[in-house]
Amino acid sequence: MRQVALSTVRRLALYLQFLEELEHKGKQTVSSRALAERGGATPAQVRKDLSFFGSFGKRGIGYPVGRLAARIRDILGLGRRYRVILVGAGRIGMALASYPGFDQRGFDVVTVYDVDPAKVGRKMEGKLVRHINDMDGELAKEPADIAVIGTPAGPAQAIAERLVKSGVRAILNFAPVSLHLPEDVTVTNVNMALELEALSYALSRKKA
Amino acid sequence: MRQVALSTVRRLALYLQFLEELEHKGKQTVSSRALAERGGATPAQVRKDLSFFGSFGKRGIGYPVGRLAARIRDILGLGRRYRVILVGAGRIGMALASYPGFDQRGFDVVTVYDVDPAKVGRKMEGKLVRHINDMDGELAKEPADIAVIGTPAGPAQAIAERLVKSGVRAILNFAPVSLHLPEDVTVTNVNMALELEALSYALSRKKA
DNA sequence: GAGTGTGAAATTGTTCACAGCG
DNA sequence: CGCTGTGAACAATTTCACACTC
Repeated sequence: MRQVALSTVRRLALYLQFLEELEHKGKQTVSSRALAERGGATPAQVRKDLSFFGSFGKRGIGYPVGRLAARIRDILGLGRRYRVILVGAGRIGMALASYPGFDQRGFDVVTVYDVDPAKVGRKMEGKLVRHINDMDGELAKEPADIAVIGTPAGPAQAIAERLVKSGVRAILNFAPVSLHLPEDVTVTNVNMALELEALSYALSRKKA
Repeated sequence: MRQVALSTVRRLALYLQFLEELEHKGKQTVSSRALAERGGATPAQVRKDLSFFGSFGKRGIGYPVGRLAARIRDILGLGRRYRVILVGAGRIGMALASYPGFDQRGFDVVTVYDVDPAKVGRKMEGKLVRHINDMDGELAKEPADIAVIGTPAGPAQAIAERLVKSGVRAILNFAPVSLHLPEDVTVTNVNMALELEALSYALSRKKA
């Protein structure tokens, strides 16, 4: 196992959320067991996850909260701010754009794009909505790190391709399609309908 | 492999989205390759996923679009409607509540609960917001199948426990905590901050 | 004693490859 | 001959178990 698994990275982010709470409470150390409970993992898994990046704990004691949090932030690349653009001023995207944890964690929503003339030029959740035709030009001048796609399924692929051409290398996709992009572009799909359908499946198993 | 993997179920939901498009276009058959392309999988994986539930395809031809879609809807338990309640009338929850695909796929948001007196009694996105204190009593009279938790992290665990006590067996959780619940309750976590942090990680790898 | 760090074992999930049907 | 269905090989991930340190 050379490359660290995505699931490990995701758990790291979960541990960090807990560590920051502990930091806030002034706790000095934390055990793999406590981290596991909160992160929905097992103690062994926590230790293994952390061991990929070095050994931070003290045997018999646990992990130093502050130092571990700092290290995870470093591993996750949270030591800087990211320029985020949002394409599609629909509800899900806007909900995200105004999510406080967003700004707080270093993600700045710099621009919102839409096609709807009724939205363009107006402010939504404090962000000015611009027309999507201007997107490529503006990205050329001021690149973005991350794009959030909140459009319907139809235009999502074409928009993603334009984004990649403009230098975006990470996409959070809410449109219900798998985007087909060069492999140096990281895409994370969040598909609400799919989550509900998975719950539906689980429920239908239970009666059986 | 006795139990079907969650990842298989999720892919099935993805295939279904594509099949419904094809149905709409009047296409009669589809190959595992075409399904794979859209579902972000390999042809072999599509065939394996489907084979857990029977064999629907014709060799040399492919799968019958309509019949396969119907079968997947059946597997996923989408042949009925679900009563969904939403706890926490924040942006993400409300965005979901008014998501058209929601209603369309058989999920009825029957009630929205919140603690904020400024919200209680008002309509948001066409849904009347009720006070969370009334939740348990109302659920006793009219049970819900699925609850969506859109509260902050703090109260989420306590609310989840109340929901379970009231008979809810499936929870879609947007609060950034792992809920600790009896194992006959299915919980799906959607954690936006975590998704962004995973993208941050991926981006920070690329410069290296 | 309490709790980490980590190879080795077990499990789970994916890909291969090919037999067999339409 | 194209494409499914599937056991068997493979790869990835999780869990175990225990040596070791504080």
